[in-house]
Amino acid sequence: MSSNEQPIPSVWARPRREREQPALSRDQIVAEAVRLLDEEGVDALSMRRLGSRLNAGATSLYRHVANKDELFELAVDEVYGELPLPEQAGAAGWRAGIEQVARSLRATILRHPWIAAKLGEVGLAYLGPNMLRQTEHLLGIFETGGFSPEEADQAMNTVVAYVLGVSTGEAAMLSMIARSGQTEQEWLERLWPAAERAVQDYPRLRARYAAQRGQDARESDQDNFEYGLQRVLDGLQSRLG
Amino acid sequence: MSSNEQPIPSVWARPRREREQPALSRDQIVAEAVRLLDEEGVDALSMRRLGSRLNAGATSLYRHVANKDELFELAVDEVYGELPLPEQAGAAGWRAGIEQVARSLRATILRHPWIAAKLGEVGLAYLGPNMLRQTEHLLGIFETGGFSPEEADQAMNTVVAYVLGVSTGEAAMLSMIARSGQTEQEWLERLWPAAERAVQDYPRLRARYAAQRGQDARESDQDNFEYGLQRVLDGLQSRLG
DNA sequence: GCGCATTTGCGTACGATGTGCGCTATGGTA
DNA sequence: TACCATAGCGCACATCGTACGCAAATGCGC
Repeated sequence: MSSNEQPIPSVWARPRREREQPALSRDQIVAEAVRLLDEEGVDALSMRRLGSRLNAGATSLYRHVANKDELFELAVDEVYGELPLPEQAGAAGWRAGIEQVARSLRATILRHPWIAAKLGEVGLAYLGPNMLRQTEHLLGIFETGGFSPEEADQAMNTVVAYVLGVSTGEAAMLSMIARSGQTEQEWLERLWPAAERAVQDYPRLRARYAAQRGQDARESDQDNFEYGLQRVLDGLQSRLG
Repeated sequence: MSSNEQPIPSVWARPRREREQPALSRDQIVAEAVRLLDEEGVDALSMRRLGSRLNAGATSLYRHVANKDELFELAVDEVYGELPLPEQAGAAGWRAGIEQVARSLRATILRHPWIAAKLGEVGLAYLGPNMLRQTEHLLGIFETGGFSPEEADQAMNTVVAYVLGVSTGEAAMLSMIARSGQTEQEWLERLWPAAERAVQDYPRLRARYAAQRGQDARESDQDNFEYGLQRVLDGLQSRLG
């Protein structure tokens, strides 16, 4: 009985896991994290779950990412990378350019609702390259539109704050619905009675809820967004006249 | 050796914890939660820690609060309760009234920075009484200012989105500084070199950072907030003809 | 081709977390 | 006095982030 013939604790029985996958890379980890977050929400992202989606152990990820917070920073910037950089419009077109950026920023947040919560935790302290690129570009649009560098900065902050504020509210709603596992219709219908009861003592809120009953929520969100965006841009435009 | 003289496992050694404190109440729990959150940030709130601050076990809290999320809902509404309800201004004064609400909303968020993260998670789905009261009041200001009920709703959403957007960014920064255990000065000085390196390839961002160097951050945050607020209100005012 | 140094993956383990369950004591009511 | 609803709590469980150290794999200088 040489050790070669021992079937159990032998070289041949040893795991022999060669690296089939071309290993693990930071980009791959971040991309999979974004996918997981989109599919299952922010609470579903644990290092173990992410690891097993990549056929890897949980702690393997730490070779490429310092910790979970850093992973989120990277994921946020990855999403920022989806934003198109609209071509620099001429002086007449600053407003159209900003509108376009505002709309695609909102759309991106709604496509990845978890990002709202993360931006709420970290704000603008992220220094990710995609975010910086986008910021630089926005400043450029305002400056070529006629704003001084200082005011371009303030104008940009105003628009971005507005868009993030609106989109955060919408995204939070989407996240809650997704977490509930129901359709948007079901969820709204389950919440509605409680909401109506809660606003009973407030005439204006009652009227508001009554008016919204049966309306398509997504459509009126969109309308509200556009209304506010136009007001913000009106206010900025009047500074140029 | 009668069992009376046994000092260890006897009736007298038994804990004998009478209820000195008038027990535990939901209000008390929420108030202490807000205090803990203010002092130590959102990560420091665990049911065990909150319990021990109230001389109670962790699971005792569950008699008064369904779960941790509900506790946060209550805490958020508790903070909303701090907002003053400004007296309803006349038709000429809608703008001043909104300004006042906007400023106190921002101030409240900065006093309780953790609330920004929570609002980012839940948005406007909170139906807390204080939040409802405040919303009703805001709608009233816009309506008496001359906005139709529908447009008052949109106008309010716009202002609130802007204020939340700005304040969320500021609050996130404050939370990060607090978590780092450093003073704001120290923290900024530690971050600055990395930031300057990151923006090197972007001329406008580089100029912006250069201009901000040495400025008082809180003061320029305040200026930015006021700038944007005035633009938003300008845009709304122009709708009144 | 070979030997060594560095990098990568992972098994194990630790402390902390949210919370379900069932026991016990308390205080009010009949 | 007997009873019962309720508040508080100890215990337990599953899950989490992540520190540590070993083993395989890879890259590098010869």
